[in-house]
Amino acid sequence: MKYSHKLSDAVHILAYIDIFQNEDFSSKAIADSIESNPSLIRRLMSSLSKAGLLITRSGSVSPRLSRPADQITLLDIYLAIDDSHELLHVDEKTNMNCPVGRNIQDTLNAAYDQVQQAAEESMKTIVLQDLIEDVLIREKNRNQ
Amino acid sequence: MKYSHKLSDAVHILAYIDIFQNEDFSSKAIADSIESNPSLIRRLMSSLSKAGLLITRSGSVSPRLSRPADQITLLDIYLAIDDSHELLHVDEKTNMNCPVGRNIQDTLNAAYDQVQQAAEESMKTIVLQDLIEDVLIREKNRNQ
DNA sequence: CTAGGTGTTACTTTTTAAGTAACTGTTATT
DNA sequence: AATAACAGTTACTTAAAAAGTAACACCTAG
Repeated sequence: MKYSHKLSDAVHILAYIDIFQNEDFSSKAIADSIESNPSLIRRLMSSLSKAGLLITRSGSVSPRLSRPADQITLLDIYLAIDDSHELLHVDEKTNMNCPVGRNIQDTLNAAYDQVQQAAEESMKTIVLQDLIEDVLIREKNRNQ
Repeated sequence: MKYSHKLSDAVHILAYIDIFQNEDFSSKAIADSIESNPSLIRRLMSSLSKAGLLITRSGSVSPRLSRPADQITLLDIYLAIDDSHELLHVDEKTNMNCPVGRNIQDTLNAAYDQVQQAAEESMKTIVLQDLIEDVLIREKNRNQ
């Protein structure tokens, strides 16, 4: 998942919606906070909504979390916006005429699965509520 | 680290060298097994060598592991070929005029560090020797 | 001394993801 | 009902990243 910051933006959206209760939640306003563009925000929100994390209405500016922020984990968000679910990637083009080339893919897939599991377990322990509180604490510290 | 398979290729190289003792270890021969090209192999081998995992000689076809395969972990290899050491990535362009935008980066970096730690701990438990044995077992099963 | 290899750098191509635009259909408001 | 604004979606463009390739200086073994 090199270079992609979709997960970061998705967390940003959810945190934004939870923090600024009853403010402007148009895709335009959120895009402004992320310094991105509304269309991209709408796509991410669509993924979050399909994954059941966000409740939206089609022509209406009224997104809200589908459940309390302490019941949404980083893993939930990751699974919502990433469809490969692979942090590491096997080289799918190896020489099948070589004993190593024709077996290494399966070997590595098994190994990478294990690493993936560990990463996902860790994501599961990180809750949106914690992230939001961390943002608020950092903001408070700035103002002192 | 989407799409990148440098780690996979690096493991492939090391496994290849350990399995085929005293055979042709020219970058051309190894490239043939990976179905890649010699220059790329030489670059990866250079990284592995700089990280102290591989011993090479400049004009000579004589690469060998610097220590036994059971003393080389997947983490060693990962650290050797990846210099960002980040499986997840923060969006570095957020709006500093927004309370969320100006703090979320630090918040996410801390969270991602935790996930990275978990992934690396898992990589540490996977040893090159295990991967090689797995390849050989798979090959043996094919021939039955 | 020469043929063939390594190590390295620069460059090109391919792939991926972000960014953008456009359009349909829904909602809220008057 | 009309309309203005927005969500949801698709298609397309641009930018970024990684793989692939070529070239070359230097080293080594025969």
